[in-house]
Amino acid sequence: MNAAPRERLALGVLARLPLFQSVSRQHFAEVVRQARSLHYRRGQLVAKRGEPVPGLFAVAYGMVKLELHGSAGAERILRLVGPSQTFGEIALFRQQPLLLDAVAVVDTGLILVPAATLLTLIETDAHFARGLVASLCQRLHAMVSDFEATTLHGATERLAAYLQSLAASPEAARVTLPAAKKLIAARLGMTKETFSRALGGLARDGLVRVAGRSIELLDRERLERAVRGNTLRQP
Amino acid sequence: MNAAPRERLALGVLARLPLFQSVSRQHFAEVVRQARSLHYRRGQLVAKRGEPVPGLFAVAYGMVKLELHGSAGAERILRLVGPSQTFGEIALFRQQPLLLDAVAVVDTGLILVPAATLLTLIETDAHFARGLVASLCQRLHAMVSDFEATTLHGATERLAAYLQSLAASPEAARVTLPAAKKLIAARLGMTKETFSRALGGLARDGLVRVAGRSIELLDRERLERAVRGNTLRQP
DNA sequence: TAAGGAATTTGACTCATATCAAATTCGCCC
DNA sequence: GGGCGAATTTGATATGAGTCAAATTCCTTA
Repeated sequence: MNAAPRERLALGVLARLPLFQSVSRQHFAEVVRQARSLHYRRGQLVAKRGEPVPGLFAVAYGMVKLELHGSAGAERILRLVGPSQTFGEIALFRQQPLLLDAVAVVDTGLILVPAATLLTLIETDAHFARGLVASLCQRLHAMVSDFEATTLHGATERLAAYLQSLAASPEAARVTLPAAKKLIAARLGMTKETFSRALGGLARDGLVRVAGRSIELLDRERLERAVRGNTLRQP
Repeated sequence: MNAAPRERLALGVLARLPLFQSVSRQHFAEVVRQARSLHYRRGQLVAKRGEPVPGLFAVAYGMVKLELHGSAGAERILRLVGPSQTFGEIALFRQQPLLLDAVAVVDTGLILVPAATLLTLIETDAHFARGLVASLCQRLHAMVSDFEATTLHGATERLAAYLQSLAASPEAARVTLPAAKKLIAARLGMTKETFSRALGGLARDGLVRVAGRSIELLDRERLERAVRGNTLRQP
């Protein structure tokens, strides 16, 4: 009377992933059977730099940060992984050491699908292979996009773009930051101070109204322009 | 008497790619049959931002730069693709617009494998699927590594790391830049001026000796330390 | 081999963002 | 409901790298 609820949890989470959408019922059942459910406390290390990753993690609840460490104590969050998102794919075929630490930001539940299961599935189920390739391509695309933003756009631009991306629809006028501002800042590649000032600037200019983590987008139009319009705007 | 030499060229280039290592002889022959050979003059556009990519490109000779464009005219080279390297994989399953321009840096020969061919091959040949996933993971890993360098390490550090990476063996004492310094600079995420100063700095400190594009690594030890040892070093 | 243009280097100066420091405010737990 | 520690904001200052400009050096092409 323990395995059953666990399987149900895994089932629910995994079934929702795009990755398994096109997998046959049978093969999917096998994945669920081999999946394990894990729980981490806020602050606990899920995976450590340089160490092997056991497989694919899917977040059931809570949040995990994937963080890079620089020469000094400097940190940069590569990705904040929330419910129904996954991480660990990169390490599936790891010949290189893992570059980042994965840390639970709050109490977090994860579903772990062992690497072996997935490797087998690639050979067995062509649909899955296709799905996996597609999802890796998507991740790669997102990464390039992030890379571009970090390298080529200013702090306020990045923030504006992020706020836009949080809004589900083009009309949605209210978004909620999924984590502490300090973390969002690190995710966007800036310090908490710069983040605070950039958000303050948008508020002063009347583009948004801020109330804690809840942010009202007052002027999507101008916000969109802020995404492109660098600090330098040609009049 | 035109198809034959072309096929031979494609065969040679494609056979060398890790991607096709584990593909059966038959399937590989089919890939070669469907591949096309293309030639570009220095400066010509191979693929354009926002437009569809027809498939996977493998460089036979020459070099292609993949460049991102910022708000202003700012550019950043994501990757310099040389002989026996490939690009265009990301776009295989593209739902998002292509983010970068691909431009021939010198006169360049490319082998194009149509996307459809590869998509079919995934379904047909499980070994290929595995290889493709592996190669995407590797690309992703390289990208994270680049991301870390750009975000968390200083210009001189990045240059030192790059020089190290150019050296085939840990003993090799002489490396040659694969392209103009201006391009290498953009690849490393800095301006040509900063590149020049950083390299000058390494030379002044006796870590390297520079003669045009040929660079002698005088002190691999200290160079290695320069990779980590940020501007701030704790004594 | 000379001329012309590109690539590279060097110098002076600017700017966006990081740092350091301190004041406030927010969220919880008892 | 008050008090503590964490999160956030705000101010002052420092700095790495970009920008602009000009001097040189390298390659090619004629």
